[in-house]
Amino acid sequence: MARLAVTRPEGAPERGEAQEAILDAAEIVFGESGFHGATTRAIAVRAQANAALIHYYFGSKEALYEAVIARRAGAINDERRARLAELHATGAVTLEALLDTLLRPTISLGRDPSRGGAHYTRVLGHAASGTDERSHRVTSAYYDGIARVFIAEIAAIVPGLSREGAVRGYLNAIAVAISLMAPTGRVQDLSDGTLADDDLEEMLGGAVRFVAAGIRALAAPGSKPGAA
Amino acid sequence: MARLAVTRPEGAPERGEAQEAILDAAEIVFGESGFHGATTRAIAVRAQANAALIHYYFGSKEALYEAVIARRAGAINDERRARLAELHATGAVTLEALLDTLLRPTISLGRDPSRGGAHYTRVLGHAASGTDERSHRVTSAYYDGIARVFIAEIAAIVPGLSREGAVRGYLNAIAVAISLMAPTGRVQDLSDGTLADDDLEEMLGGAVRFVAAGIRALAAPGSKPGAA
DNA sequence: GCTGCTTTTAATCAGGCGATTAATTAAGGA
DNA sequence: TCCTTAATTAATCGCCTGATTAAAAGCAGC
Repeated sequence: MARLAVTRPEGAPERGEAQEAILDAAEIVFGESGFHGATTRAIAVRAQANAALIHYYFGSKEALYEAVIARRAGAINDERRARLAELHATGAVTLEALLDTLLRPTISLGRDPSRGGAHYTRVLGHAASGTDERSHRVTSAYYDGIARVFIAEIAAIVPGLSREGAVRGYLNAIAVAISLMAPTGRVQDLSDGTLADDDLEEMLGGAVRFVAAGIRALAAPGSKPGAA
Repeated sequence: MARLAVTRPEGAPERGEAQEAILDAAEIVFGESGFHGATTRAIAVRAQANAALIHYYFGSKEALYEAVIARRAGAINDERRARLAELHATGAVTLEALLDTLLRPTISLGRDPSRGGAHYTRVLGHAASGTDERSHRVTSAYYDGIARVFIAEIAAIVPGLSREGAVRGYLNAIAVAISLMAPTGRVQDLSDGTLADDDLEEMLGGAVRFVAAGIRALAAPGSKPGAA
């Protein structure tokens, strides 16, 4: 009964500490184990909360999952839009600047331990690689809008790039960013002991340079006809 | 008792039809739902086999999962090595040819409905984005070896590319290929009705061109020092 | 210090899970 | 034909899951 009033009141929700603790814990557990692998009990234990609180505040495991994504996605996409507006205001719109604007909020969040670190990025990784209805619903609900914006921007700034190419380039950018930010230990395994340093600007710069060159290559002649 | 003799005999295993049917079904269900989301019952139903057969032949759900990956990974990596040897024999080793060699077996498998289509690629997508012990074990057991080979080849063929850059480039190549081959419906959502055609050579060529340009950009000056 | 509300708790539920079992059928060698 | 072994089945086990509930514990306003 009181649940509806708690999850989403009209004025100022003022989410309590317990709810935030549950969201933080859920982010970690969902990131580690995926939706099905995560259990509400494990989330409750990590949040040091009673298991029933999850259903009291969020209604269901699925609703909690969406709440985890909604919390971060809103902040990330707001930051993207703000940076994009700033970019247009200064007039210095380049492909590299666009990609930096697209990737910086996510990667920077992933490097910030005080805001959950890479846990959310791992959740996103699961959602992005999932083909189930839930993953599809979540990605389209929270990321399709911003995707269309950036796809249009990319198509406009790169000469000769088709909309198809812009879509592909955008998806590749996201794939690269997620593989960069949701470390699976693969880099360490393959680097023969030489650990890659994890400086934010270096990671971001590398990803931007890689994707920018890739997108420009998609616009180069030989893109459409079969030039094996 | 007899199980050990069935799963991996010494001479010629000669896997029966039932086992193949289970593997095919498991590939589909694991691909659709991930490891935790899949149930042995759903796999058995799809394979039109009794649920107990899974444990009789494979011992556990987890062992079945590994068997699914082992079956395809072996074939894919054998093909990669053969193509690589052929490439060196003809002497025409370019970055594009290397990437084609790396990606073609996977993408071509993913486009072949008679060999499971994109289902295995979706399984790989889950494993690649997973941070759990099982995903890590599977990827390192079946893909680290071939990864080292191609990383060394890439580092050797691209002037000025560090080993770090080669590792990053390789991982980006895999990320792009998986996002390309494990379609989540995202492309259709973002393409405004203009469906991207799915010609194999065009998909493969686009991915190769994208990744090759990206890798070369990683080797360009400004890669190591902070050139924001 | 009541009273009415929200928050939190412990206990419990029905259902689905992976796994196991014992019994049945099929196949092959002596 | 008989007997051993492999393949297959239906039935069931104990466990863990998400979810529910009724009661207890705070905590305002009066």
